[in-house]
Amino acid sequence: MSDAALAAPPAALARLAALAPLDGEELATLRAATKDLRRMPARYEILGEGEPIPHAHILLAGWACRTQTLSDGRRQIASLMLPGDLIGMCRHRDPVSVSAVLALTDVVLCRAPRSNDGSRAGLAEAYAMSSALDEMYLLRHITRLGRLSAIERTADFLLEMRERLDLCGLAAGNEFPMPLTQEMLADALGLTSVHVNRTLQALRRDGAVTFSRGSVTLHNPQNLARLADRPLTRVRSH
Amino acid sequence: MSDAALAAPPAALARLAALAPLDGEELATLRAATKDLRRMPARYEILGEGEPIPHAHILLAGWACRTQTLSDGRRQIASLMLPGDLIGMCRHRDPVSVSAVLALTDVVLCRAPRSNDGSRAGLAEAYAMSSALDEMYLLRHITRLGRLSAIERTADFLLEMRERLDLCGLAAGNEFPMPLTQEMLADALGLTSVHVNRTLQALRRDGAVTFSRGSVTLHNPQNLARLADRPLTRVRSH
DNA sequence: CGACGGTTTGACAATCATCAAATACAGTGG
DNA sequence: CCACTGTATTTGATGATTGTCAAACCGTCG
Repeated sequence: MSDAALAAPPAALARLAALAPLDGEELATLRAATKDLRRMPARYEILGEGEPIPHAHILLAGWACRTQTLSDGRRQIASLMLPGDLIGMCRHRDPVSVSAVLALTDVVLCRAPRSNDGSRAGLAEAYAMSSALDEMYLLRHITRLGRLSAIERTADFLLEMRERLDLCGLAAGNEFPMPLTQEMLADALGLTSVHVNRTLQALRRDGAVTFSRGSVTLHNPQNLARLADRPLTRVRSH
Repeated sequence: MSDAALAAPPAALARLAALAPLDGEELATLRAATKDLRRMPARYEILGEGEPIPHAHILLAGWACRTQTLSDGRRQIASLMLPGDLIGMCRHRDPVSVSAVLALTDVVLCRAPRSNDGSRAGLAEAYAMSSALDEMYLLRHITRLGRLSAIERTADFLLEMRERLDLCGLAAGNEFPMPLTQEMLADALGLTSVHVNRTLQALRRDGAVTFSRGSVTLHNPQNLARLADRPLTRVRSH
């Protein structure tokens, strides 16, 4: 287990609180939920494909993903889950997981408190906002895979990671953690790991990014945004 | 306006009714909603990207899509909407469209009745099921774009269309309407229209599909399913 | 040291895009 | 009924992007 996975995780809850105003009872309920932590190591399958979803969870620390695997071994990461994201939040009966959910790093989860009480309207709103964001990221991912070149995909992906990690307070300006191996990146970006390697080299050669000790730094987000044809979101100054 | 777009559309509502048991009041509410139809011609922009969503709608007839456009003109169809599908169904305040919604054929819409009354639990369940299905199609689309070859993508896509059109009663066994031009298919499949053309030729040469008057027939769904590495869903015999 | 997972490199092949032009098709007005 | 127009499909030639395979390298951990 990494240090991050063991640390107390208040920051992840800040994301939900930022998505909708939560009252005292709701905040207390969330904090109470974090008393019952579940830790899983990297590579742990949190949910199997086609498996019923017993309860929604909040990812408190670490990275996870939703992944589909073809019978010949090809894999696609459909979405990434970062601290503060919800896992398995469904509103219909008998929810079943459409894709496997996999821990990419060591992770810490807790149960997501129910919101369908009539009270807890703020929590319901935060969950709704979170799933609306999730859907937005899915749509962007589709455009990324369908219409962007390898270098554009990579730039676009890095910008999205910065944006999302900033939402949960884990980005320090233009630097943020990047625990994914090049093979995981390849599975997310619809490329091979060899090609990801060459694409990252190109970005480094251009001085656009540097990697060190599990972190990336974007040296010119404007350039990357232009390259990826993506509007640049402001991040908190640092 | 096509004949289909002008005809009365009871079939589209059958999809929602099939997703969850609806009581008499809910069915009556749905039928009442179809008294106030909205027709749009092909190419009409039903929702602009970034535009607030005033009200959710049900697509009663025709095909629409969610599309994102890059500044250099590249376009990606992120999802298709078929009769019975919901458009702009959001649960959080001030919903804003993440992507443009475009009519691909002439379409007929009506407002989607609200379900958040406490009563109308069946309708809420049907809406929840529908958006769960939507999410499933998005995830599959991601895997399609990220990991399948052109011919696999096309086969997989055709199978999904058959499955979904069967859900709303518009597939006749292995034959179903296919109003998309090859350019629209290209925008959905992340290919160029030239390559779509050659891919379809290959499928026809193999005797896998035939096209005629805006319809496709799949001659060997098992083969296509194997090609696309997709489990074959049973369709109603015909 | 040795083993292991991750990164990097090179040579080569396959897939898919690009560009430009020809053909087919449907609707429209004479 | 026929030319006319615009859109959709088809074809060919060529090139760029990305994948494949195999091996070397590198750092970490036991």
